[in-house]
Amino acid sequence: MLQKVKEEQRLRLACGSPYCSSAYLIVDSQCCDQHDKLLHIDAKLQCEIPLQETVPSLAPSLSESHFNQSGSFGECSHSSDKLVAGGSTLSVVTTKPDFSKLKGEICLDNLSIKELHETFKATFGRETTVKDKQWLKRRISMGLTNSCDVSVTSFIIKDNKLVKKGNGEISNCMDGSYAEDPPIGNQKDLPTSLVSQLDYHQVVPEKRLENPNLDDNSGSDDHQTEQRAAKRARKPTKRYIEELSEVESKESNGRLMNLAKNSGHGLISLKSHVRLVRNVPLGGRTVVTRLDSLGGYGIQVPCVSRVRRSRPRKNFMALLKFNPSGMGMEATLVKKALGDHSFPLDDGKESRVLKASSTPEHVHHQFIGVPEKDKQFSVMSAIGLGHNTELKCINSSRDSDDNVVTVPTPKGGIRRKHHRAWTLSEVMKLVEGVSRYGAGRWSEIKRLAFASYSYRTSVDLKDKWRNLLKASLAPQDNGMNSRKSTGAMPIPAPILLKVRELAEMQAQVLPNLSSTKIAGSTRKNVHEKQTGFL
DNA sequence: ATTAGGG
DNA sequence: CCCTAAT
Repeated sequence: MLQKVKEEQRLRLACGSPYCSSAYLIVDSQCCDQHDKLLHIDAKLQCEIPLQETVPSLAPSLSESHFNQSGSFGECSHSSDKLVAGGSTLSVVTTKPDFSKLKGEICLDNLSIKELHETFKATFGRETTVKDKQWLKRRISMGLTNSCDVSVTSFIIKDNKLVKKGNGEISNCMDGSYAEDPPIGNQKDLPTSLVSQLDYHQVVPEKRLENPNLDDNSGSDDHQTEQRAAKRARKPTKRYIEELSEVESKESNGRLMNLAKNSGHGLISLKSHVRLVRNVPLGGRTVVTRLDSLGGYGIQVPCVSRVRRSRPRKNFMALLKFNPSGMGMEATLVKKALGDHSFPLDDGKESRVLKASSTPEHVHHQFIGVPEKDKQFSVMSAIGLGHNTELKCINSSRDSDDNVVTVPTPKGGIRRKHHRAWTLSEVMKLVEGVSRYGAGRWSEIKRLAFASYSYRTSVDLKDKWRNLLKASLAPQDNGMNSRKSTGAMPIPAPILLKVRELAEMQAQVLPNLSSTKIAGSTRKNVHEKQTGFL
């Protein structure tokens, strides 16, 4: 019975979500299985509205097709009517004004490169040195929308138009739902999915591999290159390559990244035209290049093979269990590749690293959570039945990806090592999750909204929400000052606003369980609260 | 196992 | 983030 109350509450919350426009709110809880669909439509509407403003002629066909595609409203056809009706009115449907505004600000405005960098950092949680505005914008929009196709169609093909929203292209259309729309005026005969690679890689010089100091190369010759950028594509910086391959492997569910895991074994299984070639390393690093045969040319494109995302842990354990010696060999290989150096522990916390006995159990513990990226070598000296008893676990300074870097504690537990900055898209996901499922249902949110982020435990979500709440209540201070001090971009005001709204309505709804159960007036109350804030 | 709250 | 108590 308590269960039932809870569930009812949940439904109420879900339907009372601010993402529902007032029109949607009429949908009663029995239709809640439709609710998700409604939300999706909602999201699409977000995208269409701006289009209607800029490209009126396109809008009808677009929205039409979308409704058709998403179809299958089944029994709840009446609600779909409401949706369409609502769709014609801007004021009614714009249920996520904050987010769309945010997107507009971040993606469309003519931000300076510096600003783009900041946005980039906020989005991906790390710095970039790439100076190419276009690239930055594309990457940021991908990060914000968690979609890669978007960029390919909108940014690359229409690259002349993307800069200005006045030109009527992409504008707010950052939503992945448009990825499949036939690109207008696509004159290239290449598959669109490949254009992005060509764009940057076509002219990749062989020289690429000779140059040892790639890292911030972009800084120095960017000026010149940017000048003639129109004519000739710039050679990708190492950073670009890294980030590109990261996004690729992040966004595409195994599209072409079926890379073998683990540093030593960069074996790749390939699809169609793309072939990976292993080159011998520069400066101790293993460089994997991808041989693209596009348009008949065989172009070697350096890339960083990315490891499959998400929890290798179990497999890892299993692997170790069943074939420990294999691991030993691999570790040896890596060790050899690194020139048998032993690395200094870089952090005070490192002192917690075990001086482990050679018990296999301990070895296993050591492996837990060690990132298996080929660029970041985790060196285990003496794994396989060796005589060395001292294990060292090295994590390279920058941990990206979801391989959670953990450090074994003396007590046998493991603790995550670094803070992983929350990216903007993560925050947005969190907020959306809370609005759907309600604050407190962290495991639900984690399962449904954060399925792709294997790090971020439900506890993390909870903590972050707590922080967001705190931030939303605190006075919004001057952006520049805090940005300088924090380093991380402050949570955009609209999001904080949303957080506060959510918090407030949940505070209203949750506490009085008994009263919510009784009345039919409850919904009305919720509704009023809702519209009051929207 | 999940959640809330303090550290 | 981590840890712990409570459910």
